[in-house]
Amino acid sequence: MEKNLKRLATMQRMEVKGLELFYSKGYSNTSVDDILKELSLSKGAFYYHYESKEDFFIQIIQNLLVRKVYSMLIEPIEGHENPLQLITNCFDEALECAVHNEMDYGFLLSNFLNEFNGRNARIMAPLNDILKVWEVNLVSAIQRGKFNGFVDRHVDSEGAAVYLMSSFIGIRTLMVESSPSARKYRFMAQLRQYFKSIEASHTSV
Amino acid sequence: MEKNLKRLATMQRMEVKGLELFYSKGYSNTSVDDILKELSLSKGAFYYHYESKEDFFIQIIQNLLVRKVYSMLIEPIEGHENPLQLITNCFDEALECAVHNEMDYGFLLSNFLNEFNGRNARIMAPLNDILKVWEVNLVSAIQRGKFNGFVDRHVDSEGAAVYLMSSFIGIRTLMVESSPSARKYRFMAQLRQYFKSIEASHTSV
DNA sequence: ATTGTAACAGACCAGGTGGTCGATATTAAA
DNA sequence: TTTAATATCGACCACCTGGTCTGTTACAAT
Repeated sequence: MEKNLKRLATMQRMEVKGLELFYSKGYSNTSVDDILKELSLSKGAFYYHYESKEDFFIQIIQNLLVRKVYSMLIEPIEGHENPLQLITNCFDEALECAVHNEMDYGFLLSNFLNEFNGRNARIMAPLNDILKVWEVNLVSAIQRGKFNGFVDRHVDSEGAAVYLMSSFIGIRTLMVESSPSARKYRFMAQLRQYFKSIEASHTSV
Repeated sequence: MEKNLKRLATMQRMEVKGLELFYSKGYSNTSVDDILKELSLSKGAFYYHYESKEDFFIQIIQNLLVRKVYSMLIEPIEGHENPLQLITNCFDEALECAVHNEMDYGFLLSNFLNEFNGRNARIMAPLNDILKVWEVNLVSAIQRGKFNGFVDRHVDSEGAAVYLMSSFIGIRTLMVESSPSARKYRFMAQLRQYFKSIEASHTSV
């Protein structure tokens, strides 16, 4: 049973390093050799564990990317408090994390989305799955908010979710190059403004 | 004087086709030969006019991309009417255009932004220039709106601009693969919601 | 110790990449 | 018609890419 422990260990090493390089240089600008070189491994090792580069990347998505997005954007908004507050805190933390990361290349998920959008259906499938989970989670958070009297009942939950996802993806793109901190601050202020407009009206309480 | 007319003609052909392929396949997944093949031109022709592939791409940005973004996102919001209405119409039209384009790969500018963000300073420079022009234009439109009584005076123009850019970039990414039309509709509804929250309050009139 | 298999090494390959370079075609001026 | 600059051709190069394959190690079971 412990025999495939080594197997999983090297696979983990390859996938972690792979994600790191794919993120920083892009998928097609990162060669299999690039990854192997940094790990002092050989082609033989790689193609013993994976059928192809594409297959390898799909494994990375399902093993690593899913969890990252989950812990960064989904788990933090699962709670019974005001969902608008949860989302605000969640976005704030995620953006703050990006600000402090001096080697920031944007939002992991959306970078890959952009690279494969309309170009590679096999890779897009698991990426879209992640997107869907995120969306569903946002929708249910907002609906919870309606039920608990935090969010105006007339608000379209799906619409708000799409709007939130859009703005997050976009701000992460805009934060990479110029004045990330300032842009984060401005973004968060407008997000609160938007939230104010969809929260349950105070007069009706 | 008309001697360099032929020169400009073939350069135009190469750049137009280049942009088309760079957009649909990405910069690094498009080879110079790909472009040349479609135009029945040879390497010699290409490297007679351009120093390198990178140089070629920068020319494309400055000659074609700038104009496209300008006519699509900047020019339509230059007017003396309600800027929030102008921006709404502008976004609506841009998104509608994407919905009807069966070969949509996302927002031209943001695709390249994503591909080169933090990776290629020479290419990022002209891309950031375009971004800046867009931002400045949005800011001044909103300020105009404040002056003319359409937008609440307490609104942070820079913040609103960043927020608008973010959401637009994001929605274009989300519209590529799944149900673009539905997402566009939801997005526009929430955009109007946000605009309602920053327009000049009716009570103060 | 022997065996068998899982894990890895690394030479190798075919195809593609950006880019070079001398030969050639086109064309406007002399 | 000659000339000379402009514009284009296409063979060529060094290098890199994903992927294959044969061989070698490490190690658990017998």
